[in-house]
Amino acid sequence: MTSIQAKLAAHGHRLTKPRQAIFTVLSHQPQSVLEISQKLSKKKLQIDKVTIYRTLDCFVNLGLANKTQFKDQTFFYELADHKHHHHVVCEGCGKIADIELDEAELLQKVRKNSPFQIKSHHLEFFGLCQKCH
Amino acid sequence: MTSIQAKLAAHGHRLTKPRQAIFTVLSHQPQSVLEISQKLSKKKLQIDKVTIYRTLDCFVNLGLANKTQFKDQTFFYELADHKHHHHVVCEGCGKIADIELDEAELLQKVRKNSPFQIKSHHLEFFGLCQKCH
DNA sequence: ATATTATTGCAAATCAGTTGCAATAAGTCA
DNA sequence: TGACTTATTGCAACTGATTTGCAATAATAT
Repeated sequence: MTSIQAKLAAHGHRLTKPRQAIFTVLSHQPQSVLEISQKLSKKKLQIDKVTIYRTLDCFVNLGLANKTQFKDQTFFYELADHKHHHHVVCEGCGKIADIELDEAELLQKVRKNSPFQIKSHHLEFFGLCQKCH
Repeated sequence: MTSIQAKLAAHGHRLTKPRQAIFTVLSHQPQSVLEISQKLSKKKLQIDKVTIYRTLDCFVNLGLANKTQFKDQTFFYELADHKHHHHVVCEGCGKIADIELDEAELLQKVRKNSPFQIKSHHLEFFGLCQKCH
């Protein structure tokens, strides 16, 4: 609580009930706003989806959450990890797993070959999990 | 013409004027449906956006085009390349450049570390082009 | 406690993409 | 060539995800 409290305060933002609730529901699994909303409902915490969107946006700006995208037009949010990582999405059942990867080499290569100053990248994998395979 | 014609025919599809027109407008630069539509308008070829969507879908299925996504909810289409490649998007001006990359190692690592059977991946870079930098 | 102002929730809008269906036009075959 | 079959088109209307405007509400500072 305190850490999120502090980060919010540092940016002139307030720690509200909806924000606390949404924070508790976040996990290291990327989740859509719909999924987050459903989790909240199960906990008898009814929060408008607009508030969820705005709160997640705020969390992303403060570095508390990450926003990802897979193959559709839906954004997914997860707790910001200490560790930079990527995901594999099962195209059978939708299951998502983390992939840790040392990309230093890769980035070095890219930086060497591109005239762009590279700031960030998106990398996601798709396939079949053990069950679906 | 003949190659697209042949591919279409092989799948029981027809080569129509809209399809020819859309094909001529595709390039190796990823373009949104809106951009494609505007290019067509400039050439006095008015084609409904629904037709553009369906045609691009068809092209993607036949391996004539690729569908990509960057940071928003919009899909981008480009001519299917002989060469598998990725992109860098300039966050200043939107310019997109290709990045060629030997990912064999990377994929090998991932395959070794993940229990998933990996079928495909998305990899895009973001940064600033020379002008915007 | 009060004032200030960030935040919430509702309704309505927007944006990208999809679906249903009747009208049209490729390709086929006599 | 001309009739026929059926893929394809275009319109209208719809969906799903996200955003915006605004008045009501609730955190924080004084």
